[in-house]
Parts: sequence; C-alpha cells; structure tokens
Amino acid sequence: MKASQLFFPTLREVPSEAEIISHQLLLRAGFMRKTSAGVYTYLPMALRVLKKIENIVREEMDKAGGQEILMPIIQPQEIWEKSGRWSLYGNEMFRLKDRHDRGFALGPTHEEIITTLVDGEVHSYRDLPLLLYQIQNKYRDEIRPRFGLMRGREFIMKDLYSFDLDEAGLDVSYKKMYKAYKAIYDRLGLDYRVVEADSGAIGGNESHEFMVLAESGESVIVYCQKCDYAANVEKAECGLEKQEPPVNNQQEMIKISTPGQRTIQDLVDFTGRPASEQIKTLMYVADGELVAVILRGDRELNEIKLKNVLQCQDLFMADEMTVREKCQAGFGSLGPVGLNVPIYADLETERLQNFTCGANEDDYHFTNVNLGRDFVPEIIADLRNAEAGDICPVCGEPLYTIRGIEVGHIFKLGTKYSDALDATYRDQNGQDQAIVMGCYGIGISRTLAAAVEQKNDADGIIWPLAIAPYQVIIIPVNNKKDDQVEAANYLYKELLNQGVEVILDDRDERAGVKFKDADLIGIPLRITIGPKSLQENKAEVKKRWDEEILLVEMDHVVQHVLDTIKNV
RNA sequence: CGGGGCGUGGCGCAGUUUGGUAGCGCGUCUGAUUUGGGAUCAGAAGGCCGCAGGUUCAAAUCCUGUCGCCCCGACCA
Repeated sequence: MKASQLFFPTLREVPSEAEIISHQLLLRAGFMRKTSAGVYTYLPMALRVLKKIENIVREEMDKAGGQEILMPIIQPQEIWEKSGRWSLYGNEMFRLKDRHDRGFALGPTHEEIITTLVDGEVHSYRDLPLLLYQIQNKYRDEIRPRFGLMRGREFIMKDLYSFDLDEAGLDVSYKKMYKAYKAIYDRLGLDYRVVEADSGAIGGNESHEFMVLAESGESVIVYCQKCDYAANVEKAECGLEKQEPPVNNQQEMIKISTPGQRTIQDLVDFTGRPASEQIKTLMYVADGELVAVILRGDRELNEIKLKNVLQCQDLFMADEMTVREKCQAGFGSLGPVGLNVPIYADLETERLQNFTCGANEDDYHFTNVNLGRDFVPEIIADLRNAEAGDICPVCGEPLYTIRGIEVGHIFKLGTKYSDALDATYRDQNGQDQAIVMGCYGIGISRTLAAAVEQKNDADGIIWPLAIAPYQVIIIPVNNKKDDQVEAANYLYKELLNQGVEVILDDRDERAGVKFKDADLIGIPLRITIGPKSLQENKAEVKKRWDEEILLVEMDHVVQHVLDTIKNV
C-alpha cells in the first residue's frame, strides 16, 4: 500500500479526551475515531489489526474443534425472560422495541440464543460434544465507558460455547480451550498470565482469566514466583501466615475517648498503634438485612467473597442513616463489641489480640478487645482481598502483585442455562439429560487496545509482528531524488511479490514527518533509503523495538526481511 | 445516579469575571525556497462560539432549558 493512498489521519497533538496511552495512541496514529461515548469507528489500520487477531483466534478455535457460526446482535426479549436475565441484567442491557411494541435487546452476550438453538437441534447423545463459536459485536451500556476500546459500549468479542454430555466431557472441552487460549496469546506476541478467577454467581467450580500485563490494567493479580500460582485478587485465597498463634496475653478492655477520630489512619496517628492492630467494621445490607463485617485495619474487604459467604443476591454498603438508627453510632465509631447485628469476621481477626475498634458510641473506641471474649462473630471466613506479601496458598512463599488487562475468560457453566432453557439430550438409556455447558470469551477489540497498552514507547505504538497492520514500511528520505524513489519502488514490488505486507511512504513529506509517522503507527520493520547508504547500494533496516540500524545490500534486503519476519 | 469540568475553524486552546466587529498555535490550500527526525518565507481559505429560548440598542460572554463529551465517585468509614 502506498502511504499517499492510505487513510491514516495522524494527529500531532494528544486528543484531550484520551486518558490512557492506548486510547491516545490509537487516536493519534489514525486507527480509530470516536462515534459516540464508548463507540468507535475503526479505520483501515485498526481493522487490519482486528482481522489479524480474529484470524489467530479463529485458527486456534478451529484447531480445537470449534465451528464458527454467527448469531444476531438483536435478540428477542422472550428468550431473556426464559433464562430470567431480562430483569437480572439491569441497565447494562441496551433495550429497544420494534414497531409492534415487542421487546428486544442488543446482545451483551449470547448464552440465551445459542442454548435455544442447541435445544432445538441437538437431541441425542450422539450429537455431543459440540463446540460453537462466533466473532461478533456485543453491546453493554456501561455506567461509564472509559479508556477508549478498553471499556466500550460496543465491542468485538469471540465467544465459544461448549456442549457436553456430562462434567467429564466439560472438563475435556475446558482443557481444550485453556490450551487454545494459551496458543492464541503466545501467537499474539503479548506478555500475559493465566489466573484463577472468580466464577461468581454463574456457578461452576473452575474459571480462568487471561490477563495481558500492563501498568494501567484494571485488574490486580497476585502471583507466586516460586510456583505457578496466580490469581485475580478477587479470587485469591488468603491463608493465614504460618506463625504460631500468639500466646494468650489478653488484657482488660478499656474504653478510650477519641474525639473526631474517624478513619483507621486517624486512629493510627491518635493511638500510636499500627493499622494491623486495629479492627475496622463495615456495615452492609444483604438482601435487606443489615450485617457487620470486621477486618484488620490495613485490609480491604472483598465483596465477592462476602457475597459468597452470605449467599445473598443483593449486597451494598449501608448508608450512615441506617447504621446510626440501628447502632447508635456513626461510621468511624463502629465496632463488634455489643453490636446488635450479625458479625462476619475475616480469618485474620481471630489471630489478633488486644486490638482497637469502635465502641458504638460517637467519639469513643475500645482497646484491648479480644474476639471470643468480648464478642462472638456469626461466621469467621476469608473475606479480604489478597495483597502483595501474603503467602502463596500453594507453596507458602510470599506473593507479588501485578496489574493486568482481562482479555480472555473461560468458565464452566454447568447446566445453568440448559436447565433454564430446557436444553436436553437423550442418553443411551433413553433418559433426558441436561446438556453441560461451558463458555469461553476473548475480547478482540480489547486485545487490540491491550496490545498497544503493553507495547509502546514515547514515539508511538510498537506492534508485535503477528498483529501489525503492515509488517514493513519503506521510506525514501527524499522522494524528489529519482534514485531513492527507484530503489524504494524496487524493494516495494519485490516485497509485495513475496507476500510481505508493506507500506511505501511515497508522500511528498520531509524525512522527519515520515519517520515520526512510521514510529507512531508502529510498523515493526522500517527500511530507509537515503543518499548515504544508497551510494554503497545499501538500504537501512531498523526494527521498531530496537535502536540498531542495519545496513543491508540492496539485493539482500528482501531475504533479510523475510528472515526477520520468520524468526521473530 | 451523585460531584466536578468542558463544548469557540480538522486538532489543541485563549477570549466569558467587567456584553461592544471572534483570536492564537498546529493542521489545510497556493507559490517559492527547502529535504536524514513533525522545515522556512509569503499569501489564502475555514467558525451563525453545541442546540433552543430569553434579557439587551447590542450576547461566545448574562439568564433558563436542553443535548453531548470528559474526569472523579458510587466499597474500606
């Protein structure tokens, strides 16, 4: 492609709306433009990248036995009501009506459709297992779309659904997908980690997320350097340190005056005791009932764990009015002692001795409080977020944290949807059985953004070769010099003949502009034809991720490029 | 949904407090000189100041409404 013909409107200045680097670069490099909040138009360069990602995904899905289909974006209300999610999905679902006032949704996901389809067409154990997938636009009316493609309201996703006879079959399908996903991210050329994830309310006992590592990632991962353990902090189990329980040295509980001290930090400053010897008390409303949660002062509650322990549908923090009514004290002076709501205690609190907590009276706290003696929790369970320095639940070594962008998620659905939508097959004994399902997603457009987020420098994007919009860009330094133009044209044609995806920057621009643009759009290999090297009948070859400039004999350039592409 | 901010040529912004002929930089177009990291000079085009009302002799500026966009929050007391 000749640059003069290529539609890639680059910007010198950073668009003010873009917050993170991938968003800025994708706009600046002329890959996309915003159409509406969280909705983007992909320009030719981005579309090429998307197609490459899609193709890698497609090949690996096919290799794993998947068959591609294409389901509609627009989905009837009816099937969502059957699965019960028409009401459950809430405001995140785009809803619309047709002229007959019938309800539809723009599909945020496709379990309903595919299960209905399979229910209609699969009747016998002979028809299973079945792996069906699609690459399709999805729609979620996010509360707050942000970070460009990272959290859009329209996005492209690959979703595969597995249908099996039983749990054992599901295990096989799941492992196939796990393997295929690893192959995909290896081929994409991105640094990633597979982490154990929360399968949440969906049910099923196994779930993994595929995380592209990046500073700006929205997910925090804990991982062990010694063994393979890695998990989303939302899921990571928090074990207790191996140290012996403290010797019993319980002291008499004392009430202390703490005027105006509300936060844990206030109390650390005021009492001189570290946050790890304080207890914080959080009040939640779970399915309408007020509950208290206690944690060490330096820990964070994990709401997902709490929700799992409480077995509730609906969970949110209580407002101060509600709390004051029930507890005679406001936030900041709450504590477990004498509290008339059920207490859910984090594991660690049992280890604490003589800790400090609110006295359920404004401006007063207790110190030397002890669990068991001064109050008794309803349940003691793992309720907090994992942190760096926690011990690995597998091998006991300290854990580290790192941030990642969730680009893939696989989980076992079991029979949740097949039960709800009555998708069954007839087994060898003539009995109807629920089909056992799994569901496996990859955010295609998000993967594009994640790649930029991970691979960039001050000059622009650095595409991995496997997904670069073009592999090579040829820049004649001065397109008024016939010998340069001629040499550039020669290489351009030769590379095209070899099937290399190449841009010839034939624009009437100064060298600086062409270099800047080449760096910005992130083409992996750059061939420069300039007067100095051309005199020796050589071209300069530079890798985008490398400073080194190689002088290559004109006759060897094509082979050199082919070798480089092959070896990376 | 709460809080904050912003809508002024394609992009980035100033002008709004104190109403009085709409500006700057980048980009675009023409010409010349240039040509190894976002050139220089000369000239030019391009904006009913988000939209709709209102106040006023006069509104980008004041008032009301509305739409859109961005940021923070909506969990750690």
